[in-house]
Amino acid sequence: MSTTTQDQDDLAYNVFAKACPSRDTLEHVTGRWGGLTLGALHEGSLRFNELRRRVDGVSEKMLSQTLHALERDGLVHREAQPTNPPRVDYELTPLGHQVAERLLALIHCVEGAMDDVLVARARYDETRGAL
Amino acid sequence: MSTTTQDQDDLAYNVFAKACPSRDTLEHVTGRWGGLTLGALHEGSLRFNELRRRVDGVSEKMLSQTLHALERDGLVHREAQPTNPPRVDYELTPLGHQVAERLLALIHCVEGAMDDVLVARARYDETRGAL
DNA sequence: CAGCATCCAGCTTGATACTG
DNA sequence: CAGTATCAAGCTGGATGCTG
Repeated sequence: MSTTTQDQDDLAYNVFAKACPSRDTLEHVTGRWGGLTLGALHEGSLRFNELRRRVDGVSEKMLSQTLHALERDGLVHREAQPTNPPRVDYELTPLGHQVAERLLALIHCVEGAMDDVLVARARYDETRGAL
Repeated sequence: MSTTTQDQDDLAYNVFAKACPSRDTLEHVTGRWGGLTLGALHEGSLRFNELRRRVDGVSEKMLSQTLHALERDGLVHREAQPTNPPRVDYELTPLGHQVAERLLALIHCVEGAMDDVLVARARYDETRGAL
């Protein structure tokens, strides 16, 4: 496994490969709601509906689905208390924090670059938008 | 703009808000093909079809679309030479490199954690998969 | 409160064919 | 080579209604 590989990567897992499971996880993490969910949980554990309010625009279904995916991947821990009314807290696992930190770095990078992005968009639209 | 904000962020742009343009850019970056495209271009400029081979599974249409979005956001520079046959090179802008670096950090973090993720999945499926 | 099941509209995507 | 145009299919995601 050393002579025929592309120079992409030497790791055992390679997102660039279509069939690599890491691509799935990356999509859970970077997906529409995954990233925001991890970001919200990075500051501390939250209950289901708290999370729902925090992540502006997410539906019950999507949040539930996202949470399951992240829990399955071992990034989020679900703590259910058999009380009445039920109370369920979600929090990041250590692994989840690792990932969330990188993700937040990316998010802040993008947020910080938005002024430039907006300028670039305006220029692009001006040049090509007309045609 | 200091007393009424949620404690989410003090920045001008906030991905957590549904209507913030940064969410769009983040989605271009983390989207299904955006991330892989940025990752591929981070190592150097590539032509359209080189990119297509590099990003396993992307269709002509999706790559084209992705490239346009990234170019519009000012993350990718498109260099077309009016030769015959045509030759077009794509490369990251300085801003694109900034973003790509954070993204790669995330990708490598996820790739490196895949063993743990797979274990977590197995446990999850074992516990709940049966029901 | 926490969540699942279902239905359905609409957006995303991939195949295919065509252009410069 | 480097794309664009078009169309059908499939997945995504929201609304609703119900359970424990």
